[in-house]
Amino acid sequence: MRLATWNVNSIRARVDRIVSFAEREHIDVLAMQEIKCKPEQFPYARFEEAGYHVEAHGLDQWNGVAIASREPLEDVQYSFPGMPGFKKGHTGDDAPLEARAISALVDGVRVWSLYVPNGRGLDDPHFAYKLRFFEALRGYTASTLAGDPDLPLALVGDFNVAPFDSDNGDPSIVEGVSTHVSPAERAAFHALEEAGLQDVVRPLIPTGYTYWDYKQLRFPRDEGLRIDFVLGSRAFADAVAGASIAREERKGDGPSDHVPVVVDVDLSPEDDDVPMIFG
DNA sequence: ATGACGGCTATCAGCCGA
Repeated sequence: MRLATWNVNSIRARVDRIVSFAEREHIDVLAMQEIKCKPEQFPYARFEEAGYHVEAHGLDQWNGVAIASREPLEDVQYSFPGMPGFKKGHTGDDAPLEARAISALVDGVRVWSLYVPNGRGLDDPHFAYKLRFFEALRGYTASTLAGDPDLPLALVGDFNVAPFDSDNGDPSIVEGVSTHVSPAERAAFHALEEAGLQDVVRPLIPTGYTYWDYKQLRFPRDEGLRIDFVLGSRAFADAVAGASIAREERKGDGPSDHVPVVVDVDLSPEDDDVPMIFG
């Protein structure tokens, strides 16, 4: 299985680019974030013409997540158990959920397409929401893997945290001032690793960014952030055979500000069309 | 060249993003 995650920054604004990429790169499963539309506005036909099934979760023009897959998407779930909500004027429990998580079972893999809240500012209520979101993700992961330690589980998407100093090449993002690089956010991200997930791309691609701001020539200067990840359980991680960051997708006309992160996973030996040769 | 932000809508202004 070839799995990719991509914060597309509006599916309607660049559906041609996105479907072309998926076809050209032979992507089997494409997890998208920031589709910025409701399901009824999603350009399903373009994906179906290319041989993909799509499940989309969107409530308005903000956020929105989707998964496209060549194989059928089973047991689709919107939002993960314990996921917090957010709305100005609301506190904690009574806030409505946003469209930041969608999941499906594909070829036996439990895939989550996730768009972690931005945080907006270190003192903003959105920042506390971001930390609550991470803590709920950690809890979901821990309880899921406790019940099924061998589950191939993949949490993929825009985590909005640059976990290491080397993941931040944007001079406007400064520790102590900015979101994405604070100790609290980094600890919240690393807690997912303690819960049984690992970044399956990092060992294969130690450096490189996945996002560059549209402003200030950030891409030509290569002043980006590494904030898009594929986190996998042991069973998933053990099956990862390759990875790439599709930097070319930041070029040309009308790019997203994020690029796809791709992993090759070899989980289904029964799908091999070449017989095993023993001896 | 990878070139100075770009989506969205309650649209021509303001919000959001990282």
